[in-house]
Amino acid sequence: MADVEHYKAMEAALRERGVRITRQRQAILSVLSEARDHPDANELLIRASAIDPSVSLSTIYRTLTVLEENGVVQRLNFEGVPAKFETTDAPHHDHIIDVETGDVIEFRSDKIEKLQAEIAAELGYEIVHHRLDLYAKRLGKTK
Amino acid sequence: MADVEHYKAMEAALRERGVRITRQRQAILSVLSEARDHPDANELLIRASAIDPSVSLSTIYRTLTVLEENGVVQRLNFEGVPAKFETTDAPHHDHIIDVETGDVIEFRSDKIEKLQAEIAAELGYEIVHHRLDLYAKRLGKTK
DNA sequence: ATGCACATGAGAATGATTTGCAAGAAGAAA
DNA sequence: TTTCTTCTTGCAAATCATTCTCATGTGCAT
Repeated sequence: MADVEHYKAMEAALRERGVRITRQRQAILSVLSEARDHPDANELLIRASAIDPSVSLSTIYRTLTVLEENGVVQRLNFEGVPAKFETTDAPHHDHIIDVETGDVIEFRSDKIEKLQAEIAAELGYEIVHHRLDLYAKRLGKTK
Repeated sequence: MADVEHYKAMEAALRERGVRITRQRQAILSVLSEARDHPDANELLIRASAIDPSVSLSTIYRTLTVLEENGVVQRLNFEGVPAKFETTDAPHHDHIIDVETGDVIEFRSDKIEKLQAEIAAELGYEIVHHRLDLYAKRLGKTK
């Protein structure tokens, strides 16, 4: 598994910033490094429990907050569903949410990024972060 | 007040669609038609209560849902705060949220709209709706 | 190995939003 | 208008995701 590198990178980055690496944090980091989807807190609890049964939901949430504060994961607040999480190893991207299946597809557009910055600047603002979510359905599907 | 026209338009649109216009819905519609900001459910309760003290928070929420389903209002889910609402009389626009004050500024960019549609199409999707929120701070303000 | 600051588990608390239910009104029809 | 059916409302209790409290456990610098 090549996710090991990813795991190591995250752990190192955290240690660098003085974050303690506990048993449960290891489990959570491991799960995150292997995730190919965008799990929510509950799903992370299930997966992390398989590695370390002692992990509690409280810790999942607390750890997620710590990881987010340290730039290791990103919290995705889509409409009407519990927050999903993804690691920040991949470069910045936005999301398309399939309104029929709930699937999340990632995409990136420098043009849009640039336009956003321009618009904000025109209005006298500097973007701290943004969220661009496209709720869509597959083409050629009546239902 | 020119908001009366706006109020009438909303009520007519709702009647058209078979939505009953109750006393409390009148109060809520009236408040919405006059709002120049983006009030949340609680704020709407306060304002609507001034017109009709019998309005309850449950009704605010239920009505808001009905209005949204009928295309009269839009629900804005910004991060970490209760949902805000705005009427849909103005043309589509996105939002800049001042991270320091919580202020909401509206803007519109056809270029971005077009790019979004193109990107979605390339990936085989058709946009149902989208959300573009720019969390930003005023330029030239260290804090 | 030690100690202290920080992390954890369990469950209670929170806050926004929704819901069940009995009572009250829209509004189409008579 | 009066009636009747159906939709609404207020109230309080219920949900749901997320956070917090607190007593106990544990990284990790020394």
